[in-house]
Amino acid sequence: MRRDPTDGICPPMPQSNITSDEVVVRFAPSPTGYLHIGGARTALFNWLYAKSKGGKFLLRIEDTDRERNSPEAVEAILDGLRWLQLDWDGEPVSQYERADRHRQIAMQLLADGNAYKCFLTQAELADMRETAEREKRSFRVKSPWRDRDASEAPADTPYAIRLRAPNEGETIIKDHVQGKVTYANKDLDDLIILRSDGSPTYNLAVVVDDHDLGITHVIRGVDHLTNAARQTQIYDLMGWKAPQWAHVPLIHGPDGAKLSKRHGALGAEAYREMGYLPVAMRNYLVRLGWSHGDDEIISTNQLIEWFDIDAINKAPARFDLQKLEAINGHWIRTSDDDELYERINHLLPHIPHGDAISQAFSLGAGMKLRALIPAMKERSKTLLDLLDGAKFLWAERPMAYDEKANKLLDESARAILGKLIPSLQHLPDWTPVPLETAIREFAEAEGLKLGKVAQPLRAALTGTTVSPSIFEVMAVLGEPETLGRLKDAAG
RNA sequence: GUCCCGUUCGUCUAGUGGUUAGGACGCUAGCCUCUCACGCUGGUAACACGGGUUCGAACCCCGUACGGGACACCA
Repeated sequence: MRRDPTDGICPPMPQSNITSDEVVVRFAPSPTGYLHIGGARTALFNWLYAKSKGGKFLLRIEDTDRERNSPEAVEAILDGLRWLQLDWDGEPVSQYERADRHRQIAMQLLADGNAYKCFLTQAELADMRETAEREKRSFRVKSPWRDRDASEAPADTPYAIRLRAPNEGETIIKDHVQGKVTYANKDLDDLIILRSDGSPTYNLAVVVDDHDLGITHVIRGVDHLTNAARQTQIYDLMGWKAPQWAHVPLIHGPDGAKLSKRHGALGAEAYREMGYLPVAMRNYLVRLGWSHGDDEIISTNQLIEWFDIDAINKAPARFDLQKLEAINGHWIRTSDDDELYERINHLLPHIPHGDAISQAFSLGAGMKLRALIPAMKERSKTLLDLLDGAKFLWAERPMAYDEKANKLLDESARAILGKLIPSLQHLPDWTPVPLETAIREFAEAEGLKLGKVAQPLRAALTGTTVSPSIFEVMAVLGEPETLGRLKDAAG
């Protein structure tokens, strides 16, 4: 597939000096569904940061929750990333497969006295929670086992392992987006790092994996901000260096509330099927919370050159489909014709009536569409728009007229077409210029404004009142089909 | 409820003590024109509120309101 020349993947990079340490970031989705729009932006931010720093962009699948995970979801996420052209380094890491390593660290924490066995049962926990609620206190687990010896526990009782987090002082997050955020340690409870069934929990797994993978910057949604505090405690207790943080705001729906499906919380593949271009998605998504002066249309090369996590806003942005469309329209207009044609062909299997269109393509409509792309891309916001606006190319006679076309083709309009036909019949060359000349001469001879001829022509040929230049339409349609449709209309 | 974070045109944003508060999308008037788009030229519309600090606040401080996020043996 051809690539837009302004949209290359390997830009000249302003190498940023000082640190010799390579930047390593990761995108760590949990495979419970498709790659939604917020995840796509998080991935994009990570990818851009890695590219801009000449670092690595890793993928880690957080699949420790066996119940909610599926291989299909993993594939959907990878597929979405591939479509967006966010290529990752190396093989995706499965968090689940690293469980032994996580357990090993949990045991080390335990051995060092930085964690303890907690024999609290689910029922006891529920009780504590209820009491707290009744007394209108905030609930924080205070496990009695923090200071009790495990030998006091009844034999054969299952236990979880909790982190012995500091009770006093503060845990401070220095965040590239959120600034300095301080949590009082008393507000953070002793989190469970190993469940009673021996499986590691998320916060432990994340820390161990990020450490082992050499992650230098964690860029993720703000919904993880408090996790950053808890994870910091684990780093501290392990004597590991915590990564740099960047917690980006969430994307909201048009009403300011959480993004819901009807608002655009769709999977990446849904946008592909609506006819959006990856370059446009990247352009739009990055501008949700990040900007570079007044620049609106930004090629991926420029993005890589300009992107910086320190410039990300803290306030959440609302998803606006109209702006996405506008940006997509721009990228369609400036895209290479062959690339667009290629993308449309790849799109067909995934859209309604795509098979029929595909078949029509192989019977000749494909070449016609390809010929009309330069004209069509000027007036399309999405690839679906483009396809829809060109569907008259593979329509079969007699044409179905839409309401406006039908109204336009009144008796006098049909009469005009009837008169026009002869002057089209012996053209030396069925191309736009001679066609235009012939039609303009006809209009002049008849004392008609060009529009009086062009609009009925358009209605007769396309069945609608909207299309590219009618002369181009005639040329692409070809002489026999054009005259046939005109005769149908003239009656 | 507790803890964190936020608030500039309808939306995305620029702006870091002195600006006619800028751009983009949208909407709108017009130009171009065979229609629709594109393009071009205009218009519309914002510093949440209240106190400070200062000669001077969108920018600094405090409070209020509103919004968001986090409070699991989920991730």
